[in-house]
Parts: sequence; structure tokens; C-alpha cells
Amino acid sequence: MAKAARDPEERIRERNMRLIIKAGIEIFARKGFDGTRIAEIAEASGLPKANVYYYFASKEEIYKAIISHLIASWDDALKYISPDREPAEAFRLYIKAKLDYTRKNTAESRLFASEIIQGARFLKKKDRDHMRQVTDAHVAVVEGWIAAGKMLPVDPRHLFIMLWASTQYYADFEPIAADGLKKPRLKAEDYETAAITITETILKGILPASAQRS
Amino acid sequence: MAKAARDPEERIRERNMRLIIKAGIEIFARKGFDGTRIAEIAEASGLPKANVYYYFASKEEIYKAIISHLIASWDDALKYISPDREPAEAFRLYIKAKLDYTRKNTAESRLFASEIIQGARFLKKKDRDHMRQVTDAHVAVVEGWIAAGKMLPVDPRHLFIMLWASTQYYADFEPIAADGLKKPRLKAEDYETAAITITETILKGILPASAQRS
DNA sequence: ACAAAAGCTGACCAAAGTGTCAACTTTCTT
DNA sequence: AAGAAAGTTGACACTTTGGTCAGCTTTTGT
Repeated sequence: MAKAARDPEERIRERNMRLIIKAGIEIFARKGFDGTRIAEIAEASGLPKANVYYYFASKEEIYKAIISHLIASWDDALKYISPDREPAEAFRLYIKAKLDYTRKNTAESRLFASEIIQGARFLKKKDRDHMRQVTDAHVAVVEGWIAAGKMLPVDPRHLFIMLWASTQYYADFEPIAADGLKKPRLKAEDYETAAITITETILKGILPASAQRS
Repeated sequence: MAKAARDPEERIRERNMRLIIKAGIEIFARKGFDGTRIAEIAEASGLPKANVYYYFASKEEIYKAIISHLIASWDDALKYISPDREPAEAFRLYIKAKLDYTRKNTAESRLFASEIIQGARFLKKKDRDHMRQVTDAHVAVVEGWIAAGKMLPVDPRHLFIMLWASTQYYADFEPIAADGLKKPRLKAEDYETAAITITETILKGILPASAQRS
């Protein structure tokens, strides 16, 4: 009764909030929560500072909005680990999808990394629980594969950590990754090579057949 | 002539600078460069703020001092990749040493990660060049092993990125790693299991012999 | 057309931050 | 012992920052 549900005028609001969020992702990623100034976000989004405050009550609110949105957007890349797939195929797709997401969302990836390094102060329990559940499901699938003799008996949890680490590194630590590859900047083809190397290494290891089972 | 070289009175200076650096590592790691306040460093080191400024001219100077010291301290862990070793042994030792260093120096590790994520603004060219050289040397060794048929033909640079990523993750993203392992905090034994899993996976892969060479 | 709702923003604070300094105490050196 | 050098620090100056607000303009529903 009091506040009628409207719709069309959601346009301006939507657009400006998107601009703020977009600028926020970039700057929070680079400076961390404490290091970010809203004046900078305002400038980057082309809005006056007071206008930013018209949409968000505080710096923390912008930050939290970004984090939650980010976690939700991950699930897509993670749908490949499912029991009806062969491990080789599943991991290949998983690694490719994760690297793809990372390459196309470097700022988000870095923002998340920044939040974790700084102690996961604003990562809500709900989000953590969600991540834990997804992991548990994946672990169960891998354990099934191991029981079926389709995989060697690796610790599934450490294995997933390896995959998270290896795929995120290219975005989070791009300057170092680029130096390591002797390139000025990473390009799409570098992500391709990364996908191949990670997949091959994970699946077959680096030792030739003659040296296996030592 | 002007400034005589002394020694014994280096004590107080040394001690206080160490206290400041130690506190700085912890706080810079958590807050990043922009997010860190010297008042906080002062408090954590038990010195009044003005005293901190007696030893360091600026926040930047403290930060740079830490970064340089940190890079130098890495080389020890990296001495295992040498041509007179067998790959299996070399990688096992490398992974163990890197994880050991990471576990014992989590704050430094995070500080470096933070610096890189924030754009490597204070990482000196000299330090980057040094890292590049070490990497080049390692790559050459691996290429030798591949040429000798001791390793499968993997891209050595991406392989090293995998190793850097996998070993650093446990310190840099500890909350996530702990969640992934279903533990409240990481302990020494988790680093042990990590070393085993990473080593086994890198060397042999995860597929059983029957599924190899598909 | 017009009132109400939504959107906008320059100007303004109070708090917090970096860095300075002059005066004081402690620690050498001889 | 006493002058010099090193170390200490409360108080201060100046800047930046998060956040507010009153009054303005634009958009929208009827």
C-alpha cells in the first residue's frame, strides 16, 4: 500500500548502480577495501560523490554488494564435475571453464583474492557455506571415480585447491605470470596454453611412462 | 671522516627497525599499501608514531624495505631444480621447500601477493629481473630433462606457474583453503598432505595407467 | 498540466591520516 | 665527567576521507 511496486523507473537507478559497481570492482580489486576511496569510485563511474551516496549508504555496502554478486556468478563454471562424466573430460572442461571465467573477469577475480588475503572480513557466512557445499559435492564425485578405479587415489580436496590456485593465478598475479612467460601481458592464447598444460599435467603427470610406478 | 663507522650502538636502531618491519609485514599484508596506517604499525610495534618516523622517512620507505628483503629470502627454496638431479627428486624437494617456506612465512607471502594484486607498484625492476633470471635458469633445466626423455614435453613456464600457484595458495588464501579441507585452520600436517598430493599429481597425474595415452 | 516521487549535487563537517618539530632523555666516546 | 650523538615523544599543522544535507532539477503517474 505505502510503497507501490513500480518498474519502468527502475532504469536510471539500475544504470547508475551498475556504473558504480563496475567502477567499484576495478578499484576495490586494486586497492583493497581500506585503500579504496569513494571519491575515486565516483570519479571512475562519472558520477559526483554525493550521487554515489544517493544509491549506497556506505563504502561497506558497495563492497558487500559486489562480493555477493561475484560468488553467485561462479557456479556456472563449476557444473562440469558430475558423476555421469569421465574424469578426463570433466577436468578438461572444468579447467577450461574456470580459466575462461578468470580471463573475462580479471577484476572480479582479483577483488575476491584481495578480500581473502585481507582476512575475508566481508565474506558472509552464507557465501562460505555455499562454497563449502559445492566443494563437498565435487569431492564426493571424485571419491566415486576413485572407488570405481577411474582415478588414482589422490586427496580430492587438495586436488581441487591445486585447480583453484592454478586457474586463478593468471588473473590474480598477472604481472608475475606474464614475467614467467616472458611476455609483456597475457593474451587469450596464453590462457589456451595454460589450459592445455594444466589439463595434461593433472591427467598424465610429467613423467614418461617408463618412469611411472617407481 | 665525517661519519665514523660504528658498530655497538647499532643495537637499538637494529632492534627498533626490526620491530617496525615485523609489525609492518603483518599489517601491510592484511591491509595493502594504501589501507595501512602508520599509526597502526606504530601501535603494533609498541613504539610511538613519531619514533617510527625517526627511523623511516615515510610509509613508502617501510614498505619498500620489506619487499626487497622478502624477494631476497626466496632463493633458498629454489635451489633444487638443477640439472644433476632427477626430475622426480628435484620437484619433490622444490615443492616441499616452497610449502615449508610459505607455512613459516605466511605474512610475507600474503604481503607479496597483496603487492602483486595491487599492480606491483613498488616491485623494483631489479627484483623483477632477478625473478625472471631464476625462472629462465629453471626453464632451461626442465628443457634439458625433456630433451633427455626424462620428462614428458610440458610447457615448462606454465608448469612453474602451476607450482607457484599451488604452493602459495595455502598461505595467501588460507581461509578458503581451510574451508576446502573442512578444517577451521591449516596445520603443519595439512601442508604435509598438500606436498604429497601436489608432488604425486604433478609427477604421475591422476589417471590410472590403463587410461593413459588415450 | 501538475503534484509527487525520484534523482542530483555543491558545499560542508567531523574524524582520521601523514608527516613535522622542538624540547627532552638516554647512551656513547674520550 | 661532560660534551656529542643518538634516541624519544607529545603536540601540532595540514590534508584527505567518509558521510551529510538542503535545495535544486528531472521524471513519472494521473
